[in-house]
Amino acid sequence: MRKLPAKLASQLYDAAELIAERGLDGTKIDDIAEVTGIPKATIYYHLDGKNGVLEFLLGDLLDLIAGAVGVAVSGPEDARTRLEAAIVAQLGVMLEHPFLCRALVGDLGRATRLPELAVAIHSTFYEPIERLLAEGVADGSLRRVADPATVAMSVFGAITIAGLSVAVEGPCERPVEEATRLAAAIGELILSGLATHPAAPAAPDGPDGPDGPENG
Amino acid sequence: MRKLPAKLASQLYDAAELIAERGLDGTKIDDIAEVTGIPKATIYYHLDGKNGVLEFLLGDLLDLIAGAVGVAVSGPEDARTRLEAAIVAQLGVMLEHPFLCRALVGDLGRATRLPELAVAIHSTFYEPIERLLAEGVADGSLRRVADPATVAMSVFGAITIAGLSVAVEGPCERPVEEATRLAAAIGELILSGLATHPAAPAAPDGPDGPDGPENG
DNA sequence: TGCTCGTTTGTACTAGCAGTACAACATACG
DNA sequence: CGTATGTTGTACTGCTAGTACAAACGAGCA
Repeated sequence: MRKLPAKLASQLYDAAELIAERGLDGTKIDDIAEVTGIPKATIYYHLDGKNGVLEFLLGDLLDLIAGAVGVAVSGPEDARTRLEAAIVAQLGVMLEHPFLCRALVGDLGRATRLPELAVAIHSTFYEPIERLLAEGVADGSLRRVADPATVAMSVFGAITIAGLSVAVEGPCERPVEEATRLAAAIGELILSGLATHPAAPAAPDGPDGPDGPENG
Repeated sequence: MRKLPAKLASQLYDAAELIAERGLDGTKIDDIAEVTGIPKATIYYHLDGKNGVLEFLLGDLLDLIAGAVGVAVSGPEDARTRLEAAIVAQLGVMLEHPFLCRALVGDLGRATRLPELAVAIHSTFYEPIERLLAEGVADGSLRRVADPATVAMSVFGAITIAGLSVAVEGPCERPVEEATRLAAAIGELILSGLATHPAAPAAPDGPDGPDGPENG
């Protein structure tokens, strides 16, 4: 996709709310033209139809999230602290762009069917978490888990669904504070878990014997 | 419209793969008619168009999940154990119906815009978890968290996204075993968390002080 | 047999929208 | 001025969801 002039880009954002509300199918190209003020012919001149509009909008959201998360992830702190920062970062961007988020959920199927976006979604959401998990094991701030890929996916899900569900409810006035609040709850869950007793990793109720793994 | 003859219902399932693959928009009514063997006129006689097909299919999936989770949740064990069982149950059904799951993700926006389905999604996925969390606090098997609603949403996200992402990858041969494997990883995450040190809820290493974070 | 009613189906049609074609117009830059 | 690049209105095509409707089917019944 070519480089869209900045002015058009900013106008296009006005379509996000429409798409969020009705879905891409429920949104006519003529409606998009009307709310954005960009004539239909101009839209088609720059973008590849309706899908192009969605691709542009979501690509931008993904860039934003990837940027914020990237900063959070690459700090000097230990992996656990950076994981917490990444959660705040992702939620912060999501809550600042509720309409884009809603559009993303609403047309997730289509998004994953747009090859570029599918890759972007993966590298934006999933990869940083997976990397952090590995680094946390290395620096000792996170536990080693049996199935890191599944855990990374679940962590991604925990963050994203929580953010999405808040975004879907509508825009909030103080996205940063709300994101911090959400992140605290999610961080608590992900880091400390829900069980009252310490997880019993070396308890003699399993067949693997009382020796247990070398859990620090 | 929910009273579809059994034969037609079973034929309709053949449309799930198509819809999963291409999305509902990418699927023509004539295609559905062809793969299911149900003539277009008959589809329209019973169902309310394309949305009706999706509604029927997803409603069924949701019923299945709700049933399995309901059984798991209402056992005699403590809440923590039932939570683990619920995870297995939900993932089990999801992995047994990968096409329906893919259709659900793909047309999530439309699904949430179909009123009956939106309610069903909420009561199928979210409510049982929220209830379990409260019961766990009551019976002492789960920790009390500061923000139960957000935590419930995140737990829901952790389970669902993991299941969905596996389902999206395609059908697997041993859904039950795969579900058990996934559930183990997710249960470990949700119950025990990722941190190496015990979570330090009252430890003075945080900037928020030891006053106690419950009052917001 | 012939009648009735709900269901099933083929076929032809309508309406609406995505996307295209293209010519006219604007703007920038030399 | 002239050329290039972008912008826009308008008219058009093609496709598909959904509708209309008549014909056919089949079970229950007298």
